[in-house]
Amino acid sequence: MHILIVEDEKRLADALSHILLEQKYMVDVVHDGEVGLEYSESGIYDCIILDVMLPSMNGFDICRELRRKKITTPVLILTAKDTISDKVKGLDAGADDYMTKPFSPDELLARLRVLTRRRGEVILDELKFHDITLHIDQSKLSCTKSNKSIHLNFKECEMLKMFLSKPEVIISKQDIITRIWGYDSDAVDNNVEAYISFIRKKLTFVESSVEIVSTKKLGYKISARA
Amino acid sequence: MHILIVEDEKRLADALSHILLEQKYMVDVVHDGEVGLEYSESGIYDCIILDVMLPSMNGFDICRELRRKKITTPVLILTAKDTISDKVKGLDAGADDYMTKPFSPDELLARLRVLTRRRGEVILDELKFHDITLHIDQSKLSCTKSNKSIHLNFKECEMLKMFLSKPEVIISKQDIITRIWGYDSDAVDNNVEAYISFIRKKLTFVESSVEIVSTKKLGYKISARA
DNA sequence: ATACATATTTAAGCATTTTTTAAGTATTTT
DNA sequence: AAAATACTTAAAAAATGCTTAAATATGTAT
Repeated sequence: MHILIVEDEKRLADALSHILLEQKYMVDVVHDGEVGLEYSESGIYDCIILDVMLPSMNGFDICRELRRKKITTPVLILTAKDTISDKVKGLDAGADDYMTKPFSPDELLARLRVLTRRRGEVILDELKFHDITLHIDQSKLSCTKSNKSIHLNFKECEMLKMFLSKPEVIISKQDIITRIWGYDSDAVDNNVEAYISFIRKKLTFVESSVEIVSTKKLGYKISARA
Repeated sequence: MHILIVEDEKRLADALSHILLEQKYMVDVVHDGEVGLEYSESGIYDCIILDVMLPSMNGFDICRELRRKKITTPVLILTAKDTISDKVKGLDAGADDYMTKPFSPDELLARLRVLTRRRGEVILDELKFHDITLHIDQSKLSCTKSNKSIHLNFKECEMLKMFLSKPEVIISKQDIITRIWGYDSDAVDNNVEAYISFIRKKLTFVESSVEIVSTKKLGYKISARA
């Protein structure tokens, strides 16, 4: 489960991510509204926790914009304002739930469980690209051409998922680190390089025509050989 | 079957849970309205018994809130008020049934049977998968290949039931904890691991070709050896 | 109430897999 | 050619999972 927190109060954001990390969620944090929207649009999250008051773009607008773009990731709005009109505003904007500060960790976790469970079933558990299929639910990569398949470990799977959800798009090492190791990790580029190497070996093993191409200084993309 | 009782009169709550426990239901009791809502939202219950008069949030509101959140767990409203207007209010709020105090245990059980059956799922007393059969009503596991059978205790049985109702699907430890130990339990992963180990031993004892496979970080699934 | 049986939890040690690290090699850019 | 960047790999470290025995808890029968 991957949660995005869009919250500019650093102390609160820290507390939130701690609570979630303890429960084995993967957590990304951003402190700015527009950046939050950008991350949200990636569609990779299982839930987005949005503060209302944010620099550059408020939570309601982020939510509305997401829904306009048909991104249905569950949104939990987080705010100090607990007036009825604000609740209505949040739900009208397309939020799925609403929580007022201060809140208890347990309440947060309960609401999150509700939001993510509902989706749990809908979330696709396969990603296809040319001759390969990534079976997310089983951490397995298979290739139609050779009929071979191979097990991926957690990080390999997450990384391949990133590439396959944006085929042919270059993704930077830093983005990969942020998403898979977490925004405050001290992973270095070589960590990514090592995993890219592992994944390439497995792509070769299943005899796929799909490859991970690197572009110096920019990053990697997934693409199919001619 | 897992029932949630939201009732602040401790004597009544106690009596209710006794009646239900005797019938082998799993029972959780909470005494406060908001807490009741939180528990209800977990979605793990097969039925929720709601008192109307409660601290912090009344039964009608809990019910309405649940329905707003698309949680369809059957709700049985329990109250001393037996006026027509209250009945209407309860059903309007999305309750499935309504019972006035005092009531007989038998009536309660009858209504509960109706509510828990209605959910479409046929209540099975056997689950089969390849060469094994789980006799739920007898807490017994048998294997056609060897003709051996062995008794399972409650948690082993519940856990195997989970796997057999979703064959080949990976189920996370957290889901197992939530369903078997309860939503607010403090069971840890190792509890699940221990039971998995017990079940595996019994599968081996009956000489089944069925096995429980683990996938790191994701969970377990049941599957048949080639 | 007591003893007995069964079920559940806990904790420790071991096994396995995943992840990190780091060093050497290869490739591209300047 | 030098410098920077990327690749691969072995092996060390860390995390995760497995198993078991012992400790608790719960239920049942005397």
